[in-house]
Amino acid sequence: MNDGAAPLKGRKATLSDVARLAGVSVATASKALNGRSQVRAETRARVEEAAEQLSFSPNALARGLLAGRTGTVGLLTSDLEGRFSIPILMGAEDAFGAGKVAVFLCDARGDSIREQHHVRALLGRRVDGLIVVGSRTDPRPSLGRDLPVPVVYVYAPSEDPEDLSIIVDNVGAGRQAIEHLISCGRTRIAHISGDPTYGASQERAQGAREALAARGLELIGDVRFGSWTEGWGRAAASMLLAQHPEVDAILCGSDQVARGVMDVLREQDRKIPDDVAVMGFDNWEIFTSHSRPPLTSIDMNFERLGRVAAQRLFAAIDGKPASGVEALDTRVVIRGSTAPGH
Amino acid sequence: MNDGAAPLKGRKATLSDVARLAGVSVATASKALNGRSQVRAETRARVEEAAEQLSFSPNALARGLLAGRTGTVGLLTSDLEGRFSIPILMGAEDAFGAGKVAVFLCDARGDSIREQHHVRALLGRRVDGLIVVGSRTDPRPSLGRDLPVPVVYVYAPSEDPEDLSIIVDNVGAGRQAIEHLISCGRTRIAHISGDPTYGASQERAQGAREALAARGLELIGDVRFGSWTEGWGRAAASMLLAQHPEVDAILCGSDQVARGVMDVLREQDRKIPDDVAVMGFDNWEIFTSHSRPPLTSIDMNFERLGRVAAQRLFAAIDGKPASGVEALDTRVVIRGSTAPGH
DNA sequence: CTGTTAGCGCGTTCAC
DNA sequence: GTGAACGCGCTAACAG
Repeated sequence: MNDGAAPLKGRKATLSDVARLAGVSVATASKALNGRSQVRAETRARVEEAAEQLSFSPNALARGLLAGRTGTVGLLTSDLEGRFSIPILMGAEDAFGAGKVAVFLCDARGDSIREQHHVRALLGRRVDGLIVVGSRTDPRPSLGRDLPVPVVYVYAPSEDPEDLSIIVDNVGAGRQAIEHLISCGRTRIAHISGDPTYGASQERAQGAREALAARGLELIGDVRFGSWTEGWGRAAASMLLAQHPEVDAILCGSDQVARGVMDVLREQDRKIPDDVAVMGFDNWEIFTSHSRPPLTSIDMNFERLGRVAAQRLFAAIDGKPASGVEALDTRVVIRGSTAPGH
Repeated sequence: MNDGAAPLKGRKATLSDVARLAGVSVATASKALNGRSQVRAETRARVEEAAEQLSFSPNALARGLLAGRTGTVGLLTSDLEGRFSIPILMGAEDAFGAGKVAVFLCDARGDSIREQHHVRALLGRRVDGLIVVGSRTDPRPSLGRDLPVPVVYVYAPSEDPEDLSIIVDNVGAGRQAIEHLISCGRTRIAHISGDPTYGASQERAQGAREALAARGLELIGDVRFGSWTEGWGRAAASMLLAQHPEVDAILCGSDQVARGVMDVLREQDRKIPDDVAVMGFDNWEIFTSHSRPPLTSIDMNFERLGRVAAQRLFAAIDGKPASGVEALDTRVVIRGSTAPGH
């Protein structure tokens, strides 16, 4: 209907429009705009002015058709909250550098059919590579080996060791947490975790036990698994305090669990951190910064995860593929729940 | 370096590969795969089988080059948390229908330079349209009238009335909230809000006053503005209870503020909702579902916002543009903080 | 019904 | 230095 007679100003200028306005051929215009040296400075200036005047932006499609690369990568996520995807996306954008690469974000909502569908859509748009972000740390099915572009798995590794996966070192995270609590002078440490079917909770617990064992210590009572909720944190803390009133630190499986734990401590008049120190995992600002006191937590460095994934993907696109699992370390963010005054 | 010698299986099958394998011309193959009627069933089957065998996926770039449309829209956001963008993205994907349209998500991080940059990147990739999501409800600068594609502004309206904006009816939201509290039998209602420089807080307050006035009531004390944090909720609640112990309901500017308010109420042994009912805005699950009791809140219907935006954008792409501001209504989600047993 | 031709917008040889 | 010609993968016209 409105194809030819488009009245809009900025319709879409093509390279030949620019060339015509500058009085040169399309080839010359192309060279001029792409900074090739085979063109006189004066001519180049004329072309550039014409391009500016028409607010010309090169058609990346046509360019990609020719070059085989589109300067576009797909980011496939299953993370409804955007808790992981957004920081990872930002890290990836940073690593790719402004303007060079654009990122397609698709949310599969944990549905493998939808995921297959998005993969096809992205491949059809000729993305140069794929980043797959999982919502839990357990291995997930591979997209397959016969894809026409490189794939990097992030947070959730691929089940196929031939794929490249970038994950968080959750065992190390558990170790880090305990080491921090010990360096705060705590020795009677309990661990209230989340859903036991998550690899993350098992790994963090393992790291915690290792770090304690290295000092000849062990956890007060067993690890208490439950769910990743404040409600579980409250319930578990009540039981813990009844059974082991001597506890002087509680490591929590997530910041949300920690919030529940802190509520119970306050209600039972245990001072945080003087009587009992509390720590969480994930460093989710909305939970850690506004609690009383602010919550010490282990940050998963999602932005860095995204940056590294982008770098690896870039290398693979350039013909330097990698495989295996690369685990990145975490970072303790100290706040008032373990260190007074922070 | 690895251009010609790509060893990967699924490199990239082109339509002519399919045609050759099926023993037909590319044109016939195209017709067969696109379901045109001008092809014999047997031939079609042969082509489809060949396409399957080569796991052929049509090059959307080449197709878009010809059609002028790419089946791609850009979603430009400034929302670092993904709190709005993700649900809006999901709504848009739903409305566009699976497979027809893909969505590019770019995060401008509130930086207008980065935003301009992303706009150019998206336009260069020939998106068919743009959805711009703001992080607050105040009007934002227009992207300009001379863009080659339609634009729909979501949540934050454009300053230019010629643009089309889809927003949340925050005045109505404030009214809804008060009406719910009144229907729960409350009459001595206070309002603890967030940052007063946000349009949302002013509008919600206005709606609240209107609904009260309609019943011949008014707020207990002035609206208490502060920040969108639990900390402010705690501070404001303490002051409120000291000055107006008779209060029987507190409407909070956000779920986070409400969490702070509820903490103080519990510490002062005011039963929720029996003594004091509490409500929030935004219906942010992680806050509303796990508080004690679960928090009644006003849901902003972000998915619907995304769906409507996608529909309007689709219409505009089809040559049926619209302009002005379209306000969508909100929805009360009732939980235990206002209705016992919920 | 099927094949041939042309062209979408661009970059890259080559000749001039 | 500059321009004409070709091709990337695909679809819309026509021919056959």
